[in-house]
Amino acid sequence: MTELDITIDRSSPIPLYHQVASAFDKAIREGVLPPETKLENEISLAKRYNLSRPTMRQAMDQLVRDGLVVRRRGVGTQVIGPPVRRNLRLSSLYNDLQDEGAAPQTRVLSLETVTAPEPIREKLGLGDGAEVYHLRRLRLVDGRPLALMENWLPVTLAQLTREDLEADGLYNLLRRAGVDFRMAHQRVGAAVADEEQASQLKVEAGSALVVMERTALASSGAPIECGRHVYRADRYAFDITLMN
Amino acid sequence: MTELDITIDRSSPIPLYHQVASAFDKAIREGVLPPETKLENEISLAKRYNLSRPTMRQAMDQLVRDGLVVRRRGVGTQVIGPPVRRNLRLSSLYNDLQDEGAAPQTRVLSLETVTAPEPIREKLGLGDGAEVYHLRRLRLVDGRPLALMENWLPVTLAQLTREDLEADGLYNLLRRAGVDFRMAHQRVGAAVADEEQASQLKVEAGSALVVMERTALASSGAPIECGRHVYRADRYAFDITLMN
DNA sequence: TATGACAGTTTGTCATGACATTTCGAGTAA
DNA sequence: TTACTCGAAATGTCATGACAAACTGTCATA
Repeated sequence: MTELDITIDRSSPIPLYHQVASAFDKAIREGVLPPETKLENEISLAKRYNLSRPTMRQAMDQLVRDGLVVRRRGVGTQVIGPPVRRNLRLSSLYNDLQDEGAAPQTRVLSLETVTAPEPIREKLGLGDGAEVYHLRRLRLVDGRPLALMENWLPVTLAQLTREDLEADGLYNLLRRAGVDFRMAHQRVGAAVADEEQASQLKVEAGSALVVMERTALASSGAPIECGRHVYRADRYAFDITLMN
Repeated sequence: MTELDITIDRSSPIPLYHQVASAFDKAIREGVLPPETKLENEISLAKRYNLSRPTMRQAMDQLVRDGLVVRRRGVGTQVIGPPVRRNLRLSSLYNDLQDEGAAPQTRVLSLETVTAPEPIREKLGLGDGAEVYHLRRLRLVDGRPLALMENWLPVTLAQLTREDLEADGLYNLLRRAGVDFRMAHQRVGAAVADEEQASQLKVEAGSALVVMERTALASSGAPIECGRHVYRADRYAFDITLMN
């Protein structure tokens, strides 16, 4: 039954419930509120921070959705541990690697504009003869190859250059160009490496590869970009946290 | 700007916001509300169904989280079309297959109680010498093998029999036994089939397999069950819908 | 001792009201 | 014609109040 010392800035443009949720989120991840800790009840908490109960509840709701606490009617709210891994995000490999302190490198194998082939046109909902970028990249970490990435996206979205692509991830570039992602459908499967993949990834032909196909969608639901990535199975896997 | 004919039962134990959300969910998935459709504003909707605005908002919030609609301040709420695939759920393969109309079968290869080996003890947070079920199953669909599944769980959780396991999925059995899941960590990767896996799954040795390792957690955050499943890559992949 | 009823605590649901912020289009002025 | 201003419309945020439902522990009773 630990209390938390939170300062709330009512003049801030950040919503109150978000300020509260962030503070608790931080405290839980940092261990200030260890697992099993029972929180005060909503009413007291609201009073403590001079908030209304709905606002306090909104903050708690977010913590529940993020999988940091559990609420049980008639019982109360409890911190659940161990510190959950962050959920799979719509950020792509580049950020994931950066976050882990690794030094990702990118080698652009090819970057060309082509008229979109049928399957791509369908995936991206494009008309006949639409122009798309077709790019193939090799991702290395610590100098060792990790993934082969192939992507397609409309040329109208952004101006892509080899230099930009070698300096930053595709998604970061697009985001900076004003493209706002909201969702992505992914399919994760497996395959064995063919001769070319094997030589690029420095593995033996017949080795296991993780295959990921992704279609990214804008907030309108319109497809923006699609791609197919293959990873060395001995160096990469997808972590997913499911909640119901 | 289509209106929806919803009947709301205020005497039902199902919360009002859930009734509304379900109705819209259904209508969107069935195409009654096609993509791009602009919904009425919250106030009118609330009035139309005799609800308060917060309740209506709560329903809309759920639709947003499920990725069915987008809301933009100052603009309104728009349908973004039925997700191509249902989101990956904490239900496991059995239900997924059932939902798709397939006829899953299970063959129990082995079911034994053993003292938990070290790595399992650690994964499940068990003490020294704890007893666990160790079960290996083969899942078939339409009579053809799809997956090899290996699971461990404390014997204290439920009473497992071969008959039960062949008749239903593990998770359904546990749920019926009163176990409540809340979360699961999954790791999806790839491997190539060894001799034994190949013969069980009726593929050639060296074929690609999708590997999934999962640890299921109770609402308290305590681990309940862990397992390692391998799927034929030519017949299975994981679909994931990401949102940010 | 064991069982069942009851009361207290806590979250879940719902209503009403108010103001803030963002977006977009219409109208106006240069 | 173009650019700017302003207001309408819609969602976002927050407060207050009330009752319902679920869980827990206690106390009385068989």
